[in-house]
Amino acid sequence: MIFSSELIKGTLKTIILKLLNEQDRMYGYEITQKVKEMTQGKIQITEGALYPMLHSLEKDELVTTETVHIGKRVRKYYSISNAGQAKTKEKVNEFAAFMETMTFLLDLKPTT
Amino acid sequence: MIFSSELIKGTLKTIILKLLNEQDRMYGYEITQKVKEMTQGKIQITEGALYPMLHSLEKDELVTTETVHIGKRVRKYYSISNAGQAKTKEKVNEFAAFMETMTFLLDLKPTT
DNA sequence: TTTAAATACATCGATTTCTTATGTATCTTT
DNA sequence: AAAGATACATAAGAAATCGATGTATTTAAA
Repeated sequence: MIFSSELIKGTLKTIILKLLNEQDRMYGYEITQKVKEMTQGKIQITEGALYPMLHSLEKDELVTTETVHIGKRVRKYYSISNAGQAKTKEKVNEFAAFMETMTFLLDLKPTT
Repeated sequence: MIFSSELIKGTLKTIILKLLNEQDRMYGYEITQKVKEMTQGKIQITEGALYPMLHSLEKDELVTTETVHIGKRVRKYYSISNAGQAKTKEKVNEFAAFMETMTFLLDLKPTT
């Protein structure tokens, strides 16, 4: 089972920031594989969504980048910035609160 | 605090279906007020998002409608259909699973 | 050995969904 | 009388994602 894309909409930035916040540095393809692995394939980030988002994070200075040459191949590493760390906290907290609200709204916990 | 719209993206259909699944029948404006009330203003459904979604649900035959005249004013009631009930279950279950996955991904529960 | 799959980046048109604004009209409260 | 709430609806524009396409290297399989 793969989560419908509409469900994942809006959480991509939070997911990427959180991963970069935990790891020293990661490159794009690595992020897609890590998320796929951690969710047992249930969340699959497409490249068409990933790269624009990474570029956007870079533009907003939430991440810094370094380009590394692996043999003849280029790899672009992303690291979280100080501002990015703060943003991660904010985003993760907001999502946690959102889940609480939705849990109540969708009646997913027995009412007391 | 109001949840950022990007966070709510993709959950509108689930929320509406769930509400209609619990209530006998509801009209559009009533849905916006109910959600606002239940979430203490944290989720506010705009009319520009609501009505197109209701029309889409009607087109997909997940809801049935009846138009009622209240004085000189028109009110359009929406009721869940059988297909809508099944869809509600599906959507709510999917969101519950999504929350579980996200909880793990965002490290919101202590790991054992 | 050659071909398919995986690795790794990137862009772009089309689509979907939502926002903001606009429009119409009635009812209620100040 | 006017403002705010009730109640519907549409429509242009913005934003995010999808799916496709493109380039190129490396590795595994047939």
